[in-house]
Amino acid sequence: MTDRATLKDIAREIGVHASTVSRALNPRTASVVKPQTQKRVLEAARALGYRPHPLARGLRTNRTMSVGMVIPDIENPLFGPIIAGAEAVLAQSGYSTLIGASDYGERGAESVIGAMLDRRADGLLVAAVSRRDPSVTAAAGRGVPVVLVNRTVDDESLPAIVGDDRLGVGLAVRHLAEMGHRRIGHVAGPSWLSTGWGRRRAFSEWTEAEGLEADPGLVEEADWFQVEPGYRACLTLLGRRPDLTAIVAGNDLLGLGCYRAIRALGREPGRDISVTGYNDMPLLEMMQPAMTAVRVPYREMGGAAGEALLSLMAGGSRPVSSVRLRPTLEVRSSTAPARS
Amino acid sequence: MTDRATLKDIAREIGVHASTVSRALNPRTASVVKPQTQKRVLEAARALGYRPHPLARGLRTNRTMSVGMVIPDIENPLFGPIIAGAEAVLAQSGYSTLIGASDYGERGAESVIGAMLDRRADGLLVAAVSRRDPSVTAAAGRGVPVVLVNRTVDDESLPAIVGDDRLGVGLAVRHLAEMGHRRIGHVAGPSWLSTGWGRRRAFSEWTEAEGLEADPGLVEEADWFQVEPGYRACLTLLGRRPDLTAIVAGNDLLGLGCYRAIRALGREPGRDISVTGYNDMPLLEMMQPAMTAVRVPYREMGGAAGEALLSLMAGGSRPVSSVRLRPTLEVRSSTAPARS
DNA sequence: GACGGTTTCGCAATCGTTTGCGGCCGGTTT
DNA sequence: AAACCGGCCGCAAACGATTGCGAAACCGTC
Repeated sequence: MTDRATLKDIAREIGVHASTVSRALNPRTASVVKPQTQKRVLEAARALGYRPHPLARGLRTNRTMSVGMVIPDIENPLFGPIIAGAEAVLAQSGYSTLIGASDYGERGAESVIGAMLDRRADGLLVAAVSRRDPSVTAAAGRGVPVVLVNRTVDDESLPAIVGDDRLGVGLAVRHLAEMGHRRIGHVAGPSWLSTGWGRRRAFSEWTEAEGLEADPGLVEEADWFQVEPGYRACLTLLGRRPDLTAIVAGNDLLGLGCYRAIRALGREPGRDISVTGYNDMPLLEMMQPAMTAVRVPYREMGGAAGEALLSLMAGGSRPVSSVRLRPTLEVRSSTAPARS
Repeated sequence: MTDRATLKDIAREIGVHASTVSRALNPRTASVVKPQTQKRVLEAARALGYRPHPLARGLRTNRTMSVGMVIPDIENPLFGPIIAGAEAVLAQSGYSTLIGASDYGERGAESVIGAMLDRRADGLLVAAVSRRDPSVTAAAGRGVPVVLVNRTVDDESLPAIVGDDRLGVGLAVRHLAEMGHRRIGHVAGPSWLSTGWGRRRAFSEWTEAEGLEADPGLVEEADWFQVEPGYRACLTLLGRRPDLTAIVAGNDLLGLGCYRAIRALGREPGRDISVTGYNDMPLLEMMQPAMTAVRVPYREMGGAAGEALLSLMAGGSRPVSSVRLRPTLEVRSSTAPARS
C-alpha cells in the first residue's frame, strides 16, 4: 500500500499552495485559477498519479459518494439484475454501491439501514421493503434520500420504481381468456408484500373486467414466494376447485410449485392446466414445459432506481416521481387453449 | 439528515476533553481512563446517540472498514450465495461490502478494482478472475489484501477459496462408472477460466483412473459457461461420438445446453444419455429431468473467503492458506444405468 | 503616478477522530 | 522533605481535502 500522492505533494512539486491545486482539479472552481497554472497542476497530478482521498474529501464535504442497497435475499436470482442495473448507473456517476442483506430478519431492514447510515451513505436503494416498514420511512423522514425498488410501501410518499403489476396480471389473464379459459385461479404471494398484494387485487379486477368467474374462492395465498408454499397453496386451491383450467401464479417460483402440485394430482401442466408465471426469471424457459410468464424488466428497473436516486441526491427541487415499468408477456408452452 | 453527536459534544456534556472520550470509547485504550469517567462517557454517548464518524476515523487510522467485492456477472445466480456468505461474515466484523461488476469487460476487472482502491478499500474479494489477471496480481503486489473466490489464478501465491474440482468431477465420473457407463464425454467450460480448465483436467484424470476410455476426442470445449455454447459444444461432441452414453458437463448451464442438444438429436436426456451438471444452482432440481449435479457449497465459500480476508487484513504473520471446499453429489434423475 | 477593479492565489480554519507527549496529582520511597 | 512513579487526562498535531476571506499582483484609466 505505497502512499499515494496528496494535494500537498503536487503543490510542492510546482511551487503553489495546496488550495490552488484543489481548485485547479475541481471543475467547479477551476475557473478561478490561471489557465496556465491549471495546466501545470494537471500535468503534475497525472505525473504523480494523484487520486483524491475519498475520506478526506467526504469529511469536508459531508458526502461519501456511496449509496447503500438493501436486498432482502441476495440468493434470490431476481435481485441480481436489479443490483447490476443500479450499480452500473451509480458507478457512472462516481458512486459506489454498498450491499446489505436484510435476510428477511425479524427486525426488517433496520440494522442494515442503520449500518449504512452510520457509514454516512448519501442515499439508499431499498428492495427489501414490506408494505409498511418503519425503519425505511424513518430514514426518509430524517432527510436521507431513499428510493424503493421492486416493492413499495403503502404510503406512496416515497419514490418507488416498480413493475406495473396491474398491467402484467392483465396480460396474463387476457392471454388465458383469449385461449378460451373461463375458470382461472390465482396462487397469490404474501399479502404483506406490495407485489403479492397488488397482483392479487389486479387479478380480481381483470377477471371481473373480462367477464370471467370472479369468486374469492379462486384465490389461494401462499405464505411465501417460494416453490414449496406455491405447491401447498396450489394443492388446496385445486382441492377446492378441481374444475380450474388455468392458474395465474404470483411469481415464477409459485408457478413452479403449481407444476408440482398439478403433477401430484396426476395431471400435466400446460396440457391439462395452463400456468403463467410472473417475473420471467432466468432459465424459466428451460423448464418443462417452458413457462409462459410476465416478464419484468429488472435490469432497467435497477437502472431507473439508480437514476431516480441520483436526481434525488442532486437535490433538484422537482420531486422525483415513482415509475411503473411496463412488463411484457413471454408466451411459451405452459399455456394452451382450454380443452372444454 | 440531522447532525449527529460528535466526540466533542460528549466531552462538553460531561466536562472532559474529546480525547478522553475517544479513549473511553475505544476498547483498546479504555484501560487508561478511570473506570468511573468511562462510565460517564458511555452513558453520555448513549444518551446523545453517538455514532463514530467513519470518514474521520478512517482518515486518521487509514482504514475504511470496507472491502471491495468484484463479481464478473451479478446476474449469474451463482454469485448470489457467494456474496451473501461473504457479506454476512464481513458485516459481523464491522466491514461493509462494496460491490462491483466487472461485466467481463475487455480490460478485465481493472477499472472496478481501480475504483475500489481509490476508495481505499481495506481488502479485495475477487470472484471475477481469469487464470491470469494482471490487475489482480498488481493490486496484491502493492500490498492490498486480496482473496480470490470460486476461481483462482495459475500463480498460486494468492489465497483462494475454491471448490475442489478434482474431487467433484471424480464424484460425477465414479457415479457414472458405477452405473455402467464406459463411454463418457465432457462438455468443458472455457479453458482460460480456472474452473473450466481444472474440471477438464480432472475429467481426464478420472476417466483414466477408472479405466474408461480416455480419448481427447471425448472432450469438447464450450467458449462460455452458458446454455447456448453448451448446446453447440454438445452437438459437435455427439456428432463426433454418437456412441456416448453419458456426459459430464462443466457446469449446470452447460448441462442444460446438453439437454437441448440431446433432444435436438431425437433422444432424451436421462433415459438415453445421462448428464451431470456442476454447481447445483437453485432450481436445478425443477428441471425435467431433475439434473444430477455436483453441489458446491457456495455460501460457505463466500463465508470462508470473508474469513480469509479478515485474517489477512488483521495482518497476522501466519500466511492465509488457500482452501478447497469439498463438493457433494446430488443424484437425481438425469443419470441412469447405462443401457448397453 | 494614484486609483479602482479584476484576476489569481495563499492563509488558515474546518470536518471528526486518533494518539504521542507532557503535565498534574496522589501516594510511596529514600 | 525531596525525589520518584504510576494513573489519569488534556493539549495539540496530525490525516487530506475544501473554502471563505483577504492580500498581492496586474490591468487599464485618468
